[in-house]
Amino acid sequence: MVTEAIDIPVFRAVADPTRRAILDLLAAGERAVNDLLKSFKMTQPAVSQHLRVLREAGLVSERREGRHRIYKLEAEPIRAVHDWAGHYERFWTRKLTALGDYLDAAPDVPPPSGAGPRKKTHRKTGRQTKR
Amino acid sequence: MVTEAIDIPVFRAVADPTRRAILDLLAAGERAVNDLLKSFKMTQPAVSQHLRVLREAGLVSERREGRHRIYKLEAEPIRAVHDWAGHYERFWTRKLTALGDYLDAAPDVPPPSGAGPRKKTHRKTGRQTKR
DNA sequence: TTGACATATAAGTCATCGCTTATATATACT
DNA sequence: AGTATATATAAGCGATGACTTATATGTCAA
Repeated sequence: MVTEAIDIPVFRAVADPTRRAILDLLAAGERAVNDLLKSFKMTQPAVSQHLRVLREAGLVSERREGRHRIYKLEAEPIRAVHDWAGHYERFWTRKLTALGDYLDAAPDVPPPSGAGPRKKTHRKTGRQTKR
Repeated sequence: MVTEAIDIPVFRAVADPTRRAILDLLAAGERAVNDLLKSFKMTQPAVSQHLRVLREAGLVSERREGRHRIYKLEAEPIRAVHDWAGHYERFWTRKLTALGDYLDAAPDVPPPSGAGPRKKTHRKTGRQTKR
């Protein structure tokens, strides 16, 4: 049953292109909302709502300075995304090496049951589904 | 105006925990739909719909074998996610070094205009933008 | 052919998203 | 005090998402 598939807010937060753009802007330095707003053609509340999603995902922090709200990048949660994606690195590096074909032919994990591709020796129709 | 904030399907595809779970399962080897289905408590159409989203994002490929549809991980698009997240790596590694405080005190980019904490030299953290 | 199996697609439902306008809140500037 | 500025929050709305049940499509097996 897998692991009940838990939701990780940072994945949802960075799914939106506007929010990724905001993070990119903040990577260049802290900014007030009004300043961020100039980079988009949506309204101020829309930007504030995106900032809220980012804040709730722990991706930005907020500090008050006069009547301004200065937002700052908090990149640490992005690490989870980086780590997750990194687990797949071998799959795309494999493609680039001559070793690839060899590795592709070596099944790393036997499929737990049922309908997986059994043993290689890719016969086209050779299945013997015991069931 | 940023870059008009382009949507990259893989970010949306990967935002859903069920789809990440499917990718994780496929990382262990190709699997037919029925087999994947066993790992979840949703209906078969639901899984097929997730597979469609993954396929449209280029994250899986499909091959027919008898009446089974064997799905295979195509990890390459995940590279874009990994690369994107990698751009923020310096922000979390920075936190781990004693160098961090020094670097944090040096603002790399002056806020482009307007609404920054301008005027008012009342800054309690006397930083000069000189680098 | 008939029926069971494996999967996709269609259609519907309800929640969430991304946005808008309208308003509230807080600070600053006379 | 009153007004302007900077931002958040509320409420509403159409679009999309993640599911469901019902059905269609294709293959195997008798």
